[in-house]
Amino acid sequence: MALAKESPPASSKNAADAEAAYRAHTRLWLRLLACTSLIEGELRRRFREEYDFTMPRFDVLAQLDREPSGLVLGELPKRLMVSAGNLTPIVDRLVEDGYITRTPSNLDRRVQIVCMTVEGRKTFRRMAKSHGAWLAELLAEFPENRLEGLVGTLDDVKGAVRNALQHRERT
Amino acid sequence: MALAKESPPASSKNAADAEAAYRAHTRLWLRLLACTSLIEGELRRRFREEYDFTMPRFDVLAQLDREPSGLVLGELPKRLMVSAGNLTPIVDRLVEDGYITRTPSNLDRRVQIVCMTVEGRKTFRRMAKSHGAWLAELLAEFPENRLEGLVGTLDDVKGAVRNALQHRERT
DNA sequence: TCCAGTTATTTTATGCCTAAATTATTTCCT
DNA sequence: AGGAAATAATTTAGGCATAAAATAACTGGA
Repeated sequence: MALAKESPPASSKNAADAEAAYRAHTRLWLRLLACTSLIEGELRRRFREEYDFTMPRFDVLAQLDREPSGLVLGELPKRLMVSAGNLTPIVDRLVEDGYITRTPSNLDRRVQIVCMTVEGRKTFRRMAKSHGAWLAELLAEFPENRLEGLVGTLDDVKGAVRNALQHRERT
Repeated sequence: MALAKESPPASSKNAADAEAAYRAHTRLWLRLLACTSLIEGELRRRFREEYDFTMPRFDVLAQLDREPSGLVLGELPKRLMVSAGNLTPIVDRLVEDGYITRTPSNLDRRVQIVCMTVEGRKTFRRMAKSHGAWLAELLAEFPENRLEGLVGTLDDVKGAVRNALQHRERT
């Protein structure tokens, strides 16, 4: 009599089961969102207060810091996972402020190369150090020996979502 | 000879150690952000395509769905962790579209009560079901038996960050 | 050659988000 | 009772985000 309850065939998964699965996944999503929002809000606030800077601007500099010879402009939207149109005014302002340069390519006049200036690199390093310290401070209470495990688990989540998206794309 | 390496006194933690800790915390932050951005972007896209709706609007309805007798307007910014000024136009539009009502309190004319309409509740339920199904689809590849553990770990992260923020607030 | 299609970037329209200033109302103190 | 401080909500200014349309430059085939 307990058989049906203990191991129902997959095809008989009913509405209640689906609801329970939805709730479990939704709970995970809400936790992810809460953690990210909490940290992001505080980082935003500190960037603003300490450096009068924004996170998207910092993110652009972080990408360029790893590319001493500069980066094709079109690479930025891909790496930062934002739309291209969004980046235009951000890059504009970083150029105006002297943190980066934007030079058209000679081979293909559609393409532009963005590159951090010496001044930009100096400013970025200073902010990056604070950024690391802020995160360490915010996460201080979370045991360090659990960090690696959580990062690995989040990599699994990321991989799962990526695959789900790719699967959908091909459809 | 191994002693100094294995257990340095806390006071002798040097710059290299601090750098390593920063990197570990930064890695966690980048993973959190990547997971959240991936999922959020896809949810946003689907809300838009399927219902011509946005996530902030959905979030407001989700709060009101749990409060049959309505909610004081000022509760929304707290629960949704957004600024009050941000909510005004969102609530405006939800009222215009007939999903919610906003009525001034008789006891305190500064206060407004927001409440979901019958039509709003119907629409919300439909969207909430999709929302759950989308999440289940996106996370399908992540083993279900690891969900609970990850939620617990994220709760720990959230608690740690909250405490760090509170601690700073009191200073 | 020329022109149809592709690619890189910007522009436009719309909405979300915050911080800070403002308005309207209530409360509390003397 | 009268005015200062507190509270609820909105407005303003500035920036970030997307999608979709427009612009400009390149490529490849008839």
